[in-house]
Amino acid sequence: MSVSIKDIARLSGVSTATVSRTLSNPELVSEETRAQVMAVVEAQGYRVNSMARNLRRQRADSVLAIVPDLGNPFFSAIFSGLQQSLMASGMDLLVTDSRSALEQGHSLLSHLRNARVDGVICLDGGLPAAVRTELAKPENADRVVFACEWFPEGGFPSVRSDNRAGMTLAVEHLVGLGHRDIAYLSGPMSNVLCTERLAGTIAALGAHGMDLPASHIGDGDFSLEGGRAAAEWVMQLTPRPTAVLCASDQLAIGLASGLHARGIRVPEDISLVGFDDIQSSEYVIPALTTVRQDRLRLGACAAELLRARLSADHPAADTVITIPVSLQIRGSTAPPKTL
Amino acid sequence: MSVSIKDIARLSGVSTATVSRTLSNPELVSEETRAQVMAVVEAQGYRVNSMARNLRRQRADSVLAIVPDLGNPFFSAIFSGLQQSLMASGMDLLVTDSRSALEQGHSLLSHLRNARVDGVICLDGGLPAAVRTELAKPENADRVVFACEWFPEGGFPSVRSDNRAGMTLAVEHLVGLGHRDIAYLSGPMSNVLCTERLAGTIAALGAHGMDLPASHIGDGDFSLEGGRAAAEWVMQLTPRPTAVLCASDQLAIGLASGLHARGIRVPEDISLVGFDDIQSSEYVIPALTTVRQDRLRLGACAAELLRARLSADHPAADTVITIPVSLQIRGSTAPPKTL
DNA sequence: TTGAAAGCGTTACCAG
DNA sequence: CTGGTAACGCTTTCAA
Repeated sequence: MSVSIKDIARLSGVSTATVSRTLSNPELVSEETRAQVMAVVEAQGYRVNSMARNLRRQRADSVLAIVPDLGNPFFSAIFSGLQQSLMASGMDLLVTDSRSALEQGHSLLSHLRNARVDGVICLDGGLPAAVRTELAKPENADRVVFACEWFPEGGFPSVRSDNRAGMTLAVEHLVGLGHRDIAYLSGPMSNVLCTERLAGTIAALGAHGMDLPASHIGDGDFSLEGGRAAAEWVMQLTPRPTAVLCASDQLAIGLASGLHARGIRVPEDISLVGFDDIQSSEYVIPALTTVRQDRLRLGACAAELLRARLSADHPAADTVITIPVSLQIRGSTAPPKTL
Repeated sequence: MSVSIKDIARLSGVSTATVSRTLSNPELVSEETRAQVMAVVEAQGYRVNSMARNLRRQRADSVLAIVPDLGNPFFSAIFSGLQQSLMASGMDLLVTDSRSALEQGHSLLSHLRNARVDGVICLDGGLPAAVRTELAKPENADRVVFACEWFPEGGFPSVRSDNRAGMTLAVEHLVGLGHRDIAYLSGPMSNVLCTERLAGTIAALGAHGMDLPASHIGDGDFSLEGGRAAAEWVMQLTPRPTAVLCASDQLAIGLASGLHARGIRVPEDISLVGFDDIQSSEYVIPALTTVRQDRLRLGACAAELLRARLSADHPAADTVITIPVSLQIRGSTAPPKTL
């Protein structure tokens, strides 16, 4: 077995209490003993056992991030932000995948009840009702924040992009280019981001006296494949819209692919706007005009918010931090073709 | 404070030992007491405290994945594979980012020394020498496996794609199409994947009596941006190669973008092949011909290998599991233009 | 089949 | 400033 605090105490001729202090509160120990103890610590390569420390201190120094699908590259930048912020305060990041956890019948919250993590950052607004009520219980609720997505019924602090403003930017851009016949490709309406972005779109169009008939709202399931499949839907719209606003970049990239296969050119025949500004959007052909979410910052803010919440006596339950978005204008949008 | 095993013991009129058995080794307890205890457990919503359990059992039930950059979406699918496999055996996945950890001066291995994790899955073959020697120490070495990348000097078990075979497939494909003038866009040569893939390319070309002059080896830094910048390099090659083999999809997508900006068409003017088969490769325009890595499986295998290693008495140090790759032929390759 | 008790490795309180 | 010692919550001998 590896060297413990007792060994260090024995070897340096002090009590375990003093060793512990030397390591955790050096200012409580005399210069002399401190040096003495540290020498032994170095020599033995001693490290505190975090499980013992955490058991004693009653905390885990780690948080769990719950995402719908770990395989979705959208989350990478958020993880990066989360991790950087957590690391700075000595916390660890655990990740789990709500989709496969639920499939395998694992409880998402066992870690919280287990005391294995101090808190949870939830990136999935679509958790089943059972989990929602479980989360809302008083012993859990104070240790949870949402990032990116959220529960429509509220009740938890959250960090999110300004989805409506993003859609307004996108609509303004298209309208500015002269588009009057705009369609909207959404993800599943059960997703809170989709309803939010749709609402933003409708409001922004309305501000220009335009409306969005049901026929012009498509569902692409938020995915590349769904976007590609939606090309069919665009084709059968008459007259064909001159622009399609997509609820995500994946949707837009998939749609571009589907339209390309049908001989429709972007942006000559139809303009496309995405949402997210994922890494590749700048490099696809044509480069995608899109609403940029600052995912790094979103992650960092979420970590920060959770930290604050965990250390607060009486944490506010309804904090909502909105991260600004910006429009990246690139090659996928152009003025509509004039016949 | 939350309910502990003592409470359950008291409430059900048995000892803590019996409660513990009921929960961990039900077969050691009589039907009767088991039911009795379980009833109280349910009623109180009791969950074992994993920190206490782990301290006692001397294990962490979790592993740490070290990636060079959490923000790189390439890793998402691997995480997914890792997590699914780990979850199935009740383990947790911690993630960290070697780049920012090193920048912030955090030790990557503290978790291992800390007993905070049982093992490490390392996805970064480029760790600094200090970390390498630390990892190689006997107390650590048995608890580490590599995935995707590895240390060229060996010494650790690893799971990797068949990089050379992948390049052979790609070369065969291009040669079969009639290409004779092929360039190779690499990532940094300090990266083991790059040297491996380059070697595979040279060997495969050699098998057809072709060689790869230094002028035809470019460095794109493995990134989208690097790929785009490499368009400049391709342009100044005379005669211009009819195909470029890229060491990653990101490189290929970036290069396609750069070439497009210069009026070079893919695949009409030049064919492009990638490596990885990232999610969007099938949807970019033109869809990218690429060597598919099964990243989900790679992750799952790595988790499996680590588990086996942790429970083995005398783990083999040099196991290398090679995951087969396959060629996805799509729109970015075509026969060379005949003048 | 069950219970008593000895840890697992720390930290923190209480004396001195 | 330091030492003794009681927790933290659980598992696992050892006896009964």
